[in-house]
Amino acid sequence: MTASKSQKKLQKRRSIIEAAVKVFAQKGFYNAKVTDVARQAGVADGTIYLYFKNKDDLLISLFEDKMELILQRFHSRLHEITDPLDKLKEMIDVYFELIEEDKDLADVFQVELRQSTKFLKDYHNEKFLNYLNMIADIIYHGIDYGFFRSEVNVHVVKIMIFGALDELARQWILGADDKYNLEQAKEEVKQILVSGLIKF
Amino acid sequence: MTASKSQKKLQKRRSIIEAAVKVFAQKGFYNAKVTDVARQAGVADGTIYLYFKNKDDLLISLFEDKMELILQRFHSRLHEITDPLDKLKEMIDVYFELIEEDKDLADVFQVELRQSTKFLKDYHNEKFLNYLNMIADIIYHGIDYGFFRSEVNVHVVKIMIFGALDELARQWILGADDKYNLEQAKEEVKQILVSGLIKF
Amino acid sequence: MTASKSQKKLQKRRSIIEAAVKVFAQKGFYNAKVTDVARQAGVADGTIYLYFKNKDDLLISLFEDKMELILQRFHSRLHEITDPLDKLKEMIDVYFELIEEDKDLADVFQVELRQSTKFLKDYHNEKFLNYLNMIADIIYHGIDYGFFRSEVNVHVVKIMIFGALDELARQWILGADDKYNLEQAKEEVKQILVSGLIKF
Amino acid sequence: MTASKSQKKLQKRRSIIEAAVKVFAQKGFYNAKVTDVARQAGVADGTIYLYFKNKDDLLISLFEDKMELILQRFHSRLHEITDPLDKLKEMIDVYFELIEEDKDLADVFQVELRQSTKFLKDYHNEKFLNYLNMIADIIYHGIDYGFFRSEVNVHVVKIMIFGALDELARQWILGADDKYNLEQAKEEVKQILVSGLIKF
DNA sequence: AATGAATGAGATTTCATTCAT
DNA sequence: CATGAATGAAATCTCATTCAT
Repeated sequence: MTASKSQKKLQKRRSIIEAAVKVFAQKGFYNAKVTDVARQAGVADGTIYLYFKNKDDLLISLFEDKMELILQRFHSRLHEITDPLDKLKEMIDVYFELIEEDKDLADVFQVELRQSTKFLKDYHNEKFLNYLNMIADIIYHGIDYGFFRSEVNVHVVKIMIFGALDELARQWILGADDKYNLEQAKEEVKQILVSGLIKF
Repeated sequence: MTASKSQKKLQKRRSIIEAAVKVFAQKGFYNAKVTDVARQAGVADGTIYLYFKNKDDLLISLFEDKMELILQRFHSRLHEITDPLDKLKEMIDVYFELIEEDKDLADVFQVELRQSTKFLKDYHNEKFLNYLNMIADIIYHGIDYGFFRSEVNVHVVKIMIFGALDELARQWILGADDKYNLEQAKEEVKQILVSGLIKF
Repeated sequence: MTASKSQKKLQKRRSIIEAAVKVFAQKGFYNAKVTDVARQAGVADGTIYLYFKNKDDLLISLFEDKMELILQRFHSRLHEITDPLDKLKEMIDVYFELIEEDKDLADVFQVELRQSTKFLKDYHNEKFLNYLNMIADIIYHGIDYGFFRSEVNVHVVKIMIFGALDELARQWILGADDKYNLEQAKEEVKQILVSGLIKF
Repeated sequence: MTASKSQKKLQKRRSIIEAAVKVFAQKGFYNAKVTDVARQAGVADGTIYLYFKNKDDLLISLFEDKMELILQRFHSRLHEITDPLDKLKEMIDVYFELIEEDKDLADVFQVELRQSTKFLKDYHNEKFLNYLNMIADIIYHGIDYGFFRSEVNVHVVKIMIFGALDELARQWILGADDKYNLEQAKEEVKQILVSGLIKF
C-alpha cells in the first residue's frame, strides 16, 4: 500500500516535471508562471508545492531528473563500444538523437541548464559534471588506445565538444536557418573532431 | 551646441549601458532591478526610461551597442591578415582577449542574454548573424587559398566554432573550474580546429 | 457546493463594487487608489484583480451592474401603469428616489463616469441606451393614448428629459446650493414636462 | 514696453489655453499630459509653469477664460431683446451656435466643466453660477412681464434648462446618434420650454 | 492529498514639476 | 524668458506562495 501510494506520488511528480519542461521550454523559466505549469500538468497551483519546495526547486529537480535519464541513455549506448572512434561518433549520434526526439527537453539542455549553473551558485551541478566527464572519458579512452594525441588537453576539449554540439542544436531548434540538417551537421562534426584529435 | 548636447546624451546613454552590464552580470537580468541599474549609473529611475523604452529594450540595446564594438575590433584586427591559418588563430586570440578584458560584459553575453525569451526567440538578431558570418568568411578564405578542405560545410563549422569558443568562455567566467586557463584553452582550440579543417 | 461557491464569489464581487462606489464617490475615480477600494472592501489589493481586469474595468462593471438594477426598478414600477401622465410622473419619482437612496452611487453616475474618456467615448453603452429608450417609450405611450402632441420629436425629448433630471440630481448631490430640495424639483419638473408635452 | 511685453505674455497664455482646450477635449483632463499641451502649444514643458501654477490651475484658468467669453457672447446677444419669449429662444440659439462653432470648447463645457465643480471643492465656481443666473434672469424677466407662470421655481428651472441643453449638446457631439440635427433639437426644446413655462 | 482563492510584497513605469543652462 | 533633461514619488498590477476547506 505504501508502495502503491509512493508509486502514485512519483507518477504525479513526473507529470509535473513533464509539464514544467514543456512550459519552461516555451516561455523560459522566468516568464513561466507556476499556474502555467499547474494547468499544463492538470493539477492545482497548490499541488506543485506538495511535490517541490518552490519554483526554483522545480527547475533543479527537473534538471536532475532529466539529466539522469540522459546519462543513462548515453551509458547504455556507449558502454559496450570499445573502438575509440566509434565511441566518439556514437556519442555524437546519441546527442543529436536526443535533440531530435524531444525538442522541449533539448531546450532544457540549451537554456535552462545554462541558467542553473549560475542560477544557484551554491547548488553543485553534479549531474552536469557527470555529463562533461562522460565526454572526457571518451577522449581518455581514445588516448589510452593510442588513437588520439596524448598531449590533448582533455579538460578543454570536453568543453569544446559540448559547446560545439550544443550550439548546433540550438541553431537547429531555433530554426534560424534551414541551411543544414542535423545529418549534415553530425557528419561534419565527426569529421572535424576526429581529424582534430587523431594521432598520425 | 547641438553637437555637445547630443554628445552629452550619448555619454549618459553609454553610462547607463555600462551600469547595466555591471548589474546584470552581478545579479542576472531578471533579478536585477531597474533601480539597481539607475543607482549604479548615478541617475534617477525615471532617467533610464528617457533613453530606453523599457528593461528589455535596455538589454537589447546593450547587446547591439556592444556587439557593434566587438565586430569593429575583429575587423580591425583581421582585415590585414592574409594567411588563413594566422587569420583563424588571430580571431581566436581576439575572442579570448575580449572575454578577459571585460568579464561582466562576457557574462551578460554568455549567460543573461540567453535567458531573455524575447531576445532569443522574438528578436531578429542581425548583429549576431554578422558575427557568425565573420567566422564563415575566415573559413571561406582558407578554402579559397587551398589551406582548408574544400568540402567543409562552412555553415556547420562556423556554428561549431562559435559554440566551442562560447562554451569555453562561459565555463571560464562561471569559474566552475580552474582546471584551465584561457591560454591553454586558446592553444588547444587552435590545434584542434586547424587539424580539423586543414587539407593534407 | 458549486452553487455556494459561485454564490460566495458573487458576494465578494458585489462587495468590491460596493466599496468602489463609496471610494469613487468620495475621492473621484482618478484620485481613488486601488488600494483604497481594497481596504474599503476588506480584501487585499491583488484580490481586486481576481474579479476585475483592471481599474477601468471595475468602473465599467460597476456601471453595468448598477444600471441593470436601476432598469429593473423602473420596469417593475412602471409596467403596470397605463395612464401616460401617471407613467411620466412615476418615472420622475423613481428617478429621484434612486438618487436619494444612494447618494454615493448617484455621484459616481453623475460625476465620475463622465470623467472616464474610455467610458464616455470608446465603450459602447448598451445599458445607457436601454435607459434612454425607456424614457422614449413613455413618451410614445403618451402620444399613442392621445395625451401628448403627436408631432413631438421623441428622440430629442428623451435626451432633454434625461439631461434635465440628470443635472438636477448632480446639482443636488454636489450640494453646490441648498436652495431647493428634491421634492420641489420633482414637482417643478413634472409640471414643466407635462405642460410641454400635453396636447390641448 | 511693459505693455507690449505683457501683450506678448497674454498672447502666449492664450495659446497655451487654446492648446489645453484641444488636448483636454481629446483626451480628458486626467489622461492629458502636460507635455501634450506643451507640444500642442508649441512651447516647452517648463514654459507652462511660467504661466500657470500647475496642471489644476491650467484647467481652472481655461475654464474661467472661456466662460468669460461665453458670457460676453450671451450678454451682447441678449441684452437688447425685451420680449421674454424671444429672449429665451435667442438664448437657446446662441447656445447651439456656440456648440456648433467649437466642438472642443463644447467638450470643455460638457465634461471638464463638470469635473471642475467637484474637482476643487474650495474653488467657488463663480463663472458657472453667473451662467446659470443668466438663465435665471431670462425666466425672471418672463415672469415680470407676465408671460411665464409666476409660481415657477426659477432655481429648479434654470438647472433643468441647463441640463437639457447640455445633454442634447453632448449627445450631438458624441455623435452617438445621427437621428437628429441641432436645428430640430433647437425647435423642439423651444417648444417644450415655452409651453412648459407660459401662463395661460 | 488536493484545491484554488486570497494574499501582499515588490517591480516596472509614468508624469507633474523643477532648475541649471 | 524659455528650455527640456532629470527627477523621484507614487500607482497599477503581477505572481509565488499559503492555508482553510
